[in-house]
Amino acid sequence: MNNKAEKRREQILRAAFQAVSEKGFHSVTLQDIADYADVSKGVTSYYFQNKEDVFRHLLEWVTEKIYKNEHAAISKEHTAPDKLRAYVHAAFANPSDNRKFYRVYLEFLAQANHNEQFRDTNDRFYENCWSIGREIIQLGQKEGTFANVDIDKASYTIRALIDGSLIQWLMQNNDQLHTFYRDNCLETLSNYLTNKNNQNSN
Amino acid sequence: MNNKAEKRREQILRAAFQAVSEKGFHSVTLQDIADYADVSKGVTSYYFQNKEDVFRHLLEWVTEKIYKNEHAAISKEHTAPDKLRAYVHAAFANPSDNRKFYRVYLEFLAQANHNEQFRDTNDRFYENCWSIGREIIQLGQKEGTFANVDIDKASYTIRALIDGSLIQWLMQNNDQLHTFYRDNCLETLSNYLTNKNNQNSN
Amino acid sequence: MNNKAEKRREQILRAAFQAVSEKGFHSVTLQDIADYADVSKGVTSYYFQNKEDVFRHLLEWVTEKIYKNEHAAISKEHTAPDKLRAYVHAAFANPSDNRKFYRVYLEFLAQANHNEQFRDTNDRFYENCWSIGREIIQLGQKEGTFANVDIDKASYTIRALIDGSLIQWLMQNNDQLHTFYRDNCLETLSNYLTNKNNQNSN
Amino acid sequence: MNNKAEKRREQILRAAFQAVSEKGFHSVTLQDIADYADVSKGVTSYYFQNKEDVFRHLLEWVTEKIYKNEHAAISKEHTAPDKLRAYVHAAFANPSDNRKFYRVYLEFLAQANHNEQFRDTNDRFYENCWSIGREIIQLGQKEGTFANVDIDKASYTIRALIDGSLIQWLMQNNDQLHTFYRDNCLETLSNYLTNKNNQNSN
DNA sequence: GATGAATGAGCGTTCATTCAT
DNA sequence: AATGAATGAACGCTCATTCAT
Repeated sequence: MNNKAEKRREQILRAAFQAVSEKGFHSVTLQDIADYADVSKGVTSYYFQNKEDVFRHLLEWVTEKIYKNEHAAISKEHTAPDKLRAYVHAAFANPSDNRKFYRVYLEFLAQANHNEQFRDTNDRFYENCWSIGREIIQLGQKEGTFANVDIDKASYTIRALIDGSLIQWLMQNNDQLHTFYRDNCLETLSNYLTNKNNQNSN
Repeated sequence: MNNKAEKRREQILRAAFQAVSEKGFHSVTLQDIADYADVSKGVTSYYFQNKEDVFRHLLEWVTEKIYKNEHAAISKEHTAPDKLRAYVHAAFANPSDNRKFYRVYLEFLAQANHNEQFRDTNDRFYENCWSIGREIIQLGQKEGTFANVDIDKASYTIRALIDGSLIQWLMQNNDQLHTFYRDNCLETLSNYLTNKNNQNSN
Repeated sequence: MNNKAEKRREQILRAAFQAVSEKGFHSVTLQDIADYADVSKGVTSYYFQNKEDVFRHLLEWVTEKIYKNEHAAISKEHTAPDKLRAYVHAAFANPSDNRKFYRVYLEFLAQANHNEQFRDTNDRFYENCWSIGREIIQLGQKEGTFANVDIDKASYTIRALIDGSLIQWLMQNNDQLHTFYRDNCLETLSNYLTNKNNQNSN
Repeated sequence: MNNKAEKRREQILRAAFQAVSEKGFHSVTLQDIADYADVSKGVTSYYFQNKEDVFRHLLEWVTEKIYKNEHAAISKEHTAPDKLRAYVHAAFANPSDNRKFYRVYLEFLAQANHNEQFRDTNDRFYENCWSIGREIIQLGQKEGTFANVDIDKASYTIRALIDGSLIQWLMQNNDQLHTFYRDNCLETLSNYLTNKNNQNSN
């Protein structure tokens, strides 16, 4: 039955996610994934064309999950500043999840330079992230709470700072800094977007 | 002579840098490095303990080079805004160099999660980057051109935005966007640091 | 099934035995073992941790086989002189088997000096050999056919002469001498143990 | 000058002997030998055709040394029993020397099965050893102190027991047993050769 | 004579992939 | 649908050998 197969595939993707997060993209063997998924070695090859196919689906699966979560978070709020806060707080979910995701995500970003499919998937993820940014900024400009920044530029900037901050945080290997980076990120973005006199001069 | 050996080692590191940039960290074989360096297979093993030792030295070599270049760039300027511009322009040197460096750097960041030595080296690189930021901000605050932001926070933020922007740029695979990202990064940081009313509220 | 795996392991050990006997311990490659076993190169690594693990098991397997064979031989006899004859004849089975075994055994003895596990296995083999000697001598002394030699000493001596003789025979590379060495060994041991006046003077 | 070259060659053989004794025949690299000899890597290749050539000369050199020493020892004595004692005591020189020699010798014996030149050299060594035995026995029979054993047989037996005993001793890795094995060897040979009633019945 | 940098053949080991069951 | 035994390609590493200096 299709549903069962889908469950198996997700079971394997979860295992692969865990495995890559703990052991690293290139150390992970199909045997590792099988072990984490508590299935036999052949199963992964049965449900995916090959190892790369697993990773391709893993990247899609994990970025989709991240996007949906972030999108859901801003949907619950109604003002632009609240949405911004919700976005940043969703992106900085918690040390454990962030570590797991960014460890894996960094490996994929690195691979994306040599793998078009990864790059395509990341492009879609970026588009999704930017669309969240745009949505927030447009609302803010309608509300008058956000400055008249270029919407595209700003949405790029938002994601760049989020990713840049979380990568820097990850490298510190210090969970205590998580709140600091989150709050600093939010504060910087708030200042950046807030309507003072800092109109974009372009 | 020691000097000759040192040259050989650098020759190999250059080759490894090129190889990793083009083929990716884990695809690179010792044979690849030898080919890029135009030497025989055994040479790399002769000058480095093993493959990991090559990469360890490569990361040190390349981050040191980046830091020195950026530090030299700000040293030529005398006002904080000029230094900031020089820093960002040095970091966004040109598409070709940025692509090469960030491709390799991303791979190391990904590996750093599973390799303490890489993490240590990156920690030193971060410290160096932050020190550049601090130097600029301190000067700006003395001059009165920069706002009274928390210096540490701001120096983290500067690097986070630079790295975040360049990684995002890299993923677009579109050299045309390089200037855009550079200018946007500089503008955002300028706004962030410039003394308007956006005093740090902490 | 476990039994099938056990068969494979023994198949590989037989192949390794043959390979070491013909090519020598250090010339033997995993490919050689695979060729002798008529399996692919990966199989040996599949059933054993590594090459050394193969040899470790090979030494255990082959010394155990030799001991069991010799022990079975003396068990069939009922008087000490008959047992002694049976022991020596079992040890000097035939040129072909002796050549194969001592070629391999010599390599292991040589390696044992640098490999504790080999030494341990050989220690167990020695204990087993000596126990055969002790059993024969004790019976002989009970029967009154064997002199009052020190049992431990004599059991060491018996094995030393058997090994010393077979090594010397092996080095001659002349099968014709096999019977001569066997008979001389038995005769010398008989004289040594037989109850004349040569009581141990210690 | 020829003499200087000869010295260099012996220096290398000594180093090789030490290296093989400590590290084992197959672990020893030309670099090891160079290190032990305190010369540079190229020297060994300069004075010997190749690695095997070193070992070939090493075996000759070391067996010759052993033979000469044993022959000198018996030459100092005048009665057969004294010569026998001298022979055994020379063969069982001391734990340290015996360990060094037999470690190396065992490796050569093992290799001899796959290397005709080693076998030839060992044949000469055996001939020399047997000639010592024959000399002693002939004298003993002339004196009437030794029984009428077959001289060839007995000389083989003597060396077989000496080698068998020392190999067994070596494997125990216990210097304390050295005297025991030596005395037991001598006693057994004495009993074997001494003129009681144990005339050889062949 | 002596050095040691450079070469490249060869081997152990890993592991994705296949396929008989 | 699932297993895991078997295969063999590929790579890191070692080291004997060569040779320019």
